[in-house]
Amino acid sequence: MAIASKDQKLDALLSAAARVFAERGYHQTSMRDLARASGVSLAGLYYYVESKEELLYLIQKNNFARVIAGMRERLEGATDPVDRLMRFIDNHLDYFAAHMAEMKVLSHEAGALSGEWLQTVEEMKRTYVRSLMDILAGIEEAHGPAHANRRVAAYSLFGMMNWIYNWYDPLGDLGVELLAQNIGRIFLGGYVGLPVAVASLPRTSAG
Amino acid sequence: MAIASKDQKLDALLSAAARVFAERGYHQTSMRDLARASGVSLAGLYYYVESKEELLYLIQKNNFARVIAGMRERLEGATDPVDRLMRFIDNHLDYFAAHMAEMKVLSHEAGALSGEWLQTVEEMKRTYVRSLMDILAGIEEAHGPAHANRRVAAYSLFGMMNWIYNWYDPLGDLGVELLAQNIGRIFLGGYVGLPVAVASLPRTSAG
DNA sequence: GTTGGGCCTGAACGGTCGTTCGAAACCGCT
DNA sequence: AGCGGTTTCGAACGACCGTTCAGGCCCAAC
Repeated sequence: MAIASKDQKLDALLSAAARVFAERGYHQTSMRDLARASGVSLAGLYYYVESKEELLYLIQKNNFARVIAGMRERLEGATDPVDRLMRFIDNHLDYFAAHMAEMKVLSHEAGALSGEWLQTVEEMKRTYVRSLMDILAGIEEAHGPAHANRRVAAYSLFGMMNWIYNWYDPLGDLGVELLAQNIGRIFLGGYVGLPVAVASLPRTSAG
Repeated sequence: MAIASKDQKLDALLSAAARVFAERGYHQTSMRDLARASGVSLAGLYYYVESKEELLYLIQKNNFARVIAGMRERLEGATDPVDRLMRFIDNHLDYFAAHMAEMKVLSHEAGALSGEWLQTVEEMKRTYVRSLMDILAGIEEAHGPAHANRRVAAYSLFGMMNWIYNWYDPLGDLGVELLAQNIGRIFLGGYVGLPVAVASLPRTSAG
């Protein structure tokens, strides 16, 4: 009666772990907490994972990979630089809002990894930052010199987007679409002085 | 030979603790680490402080109080709303850049406090956020409807500013003045579509 | 019905944690 | 020299940590 495969159980474990990590923080969470939250015995956790740190690593790696994959998908075929930026923001915030716990763990526990695991995640981070910087370069090329340093702009945008785990409630009055619209407007208006019409905020019609 | 008073020694302890907390994180730091970093014995720490959590509390409270005091000072007499906002940003980033360790601890370890101590710090946070929201309201009054939700705008600005502990090096090529200018431009340009001239960025001539 | 591997567990290990406590060291004062 | 308060310390306490290990359960394969 192998209703759930090992991979599926690992996914459930990662999901439960992300929830607890997001609530209590990585270091504050004990393996006993995770055992309780996932319904497995303490020792049982080690059948799926070799250490507490690997749990954190898998959460960060898997979710970051999905963010990057989503970005590539949404950017495919889009050529207008401003459109590309809005899609980038859209993808980031959509995923963030749909996986608040995981993304809080990714944003907030960045310094808790070490060794090769840390390097892997940091390499993904570099890739992702470079993608945004390239988009910004495209915008400058199309709309003239920016009003702010490109690096500052990129990290400011990440700051706006990643900070939301401190205040945003995905189930509250403010929908993700509106949030992305607002952040997109603030950024684009300030970076190159472009007023962003609602029309230039593409929404995927399905999915 | 009481060259340093108890208060001065406590300040030095808080400073050392902030440095280690910023480096390793609050929960990852042991009292033995702090003893080593401050040159006091493990037991000696408890002469100055009643618990590890009080250390974190004092770091957060003291520095937040200084940020708020600096804000009030810089806002005094300034009536133009845009000018007030730039002063707010200026003060925040100046203090942040000059006290990176403490501010990283304040931004990153917000959830590590509990009880009355947590409530005190959160009350300061509410006060501070309200100050920014009031400034934003003033800007809207003077320059017409904003391009983004006020609450989103406020937290976006905090996101831009507080995120810097993840990437900004106060000793690097980019000075704080330029950083504040850039962030101010991005935010103001996007929030109300105002291009911010360099002239509207006041610098305190001394201090 | 026995075997064997995938899945899971209770119990324990060595280590580190925050905190405490009694006493020592040091101080200005008489 | 001797007192009283402040400051500092070594050593220990109980709790909890991440991890391990020997073994038990379950079920498909023979």
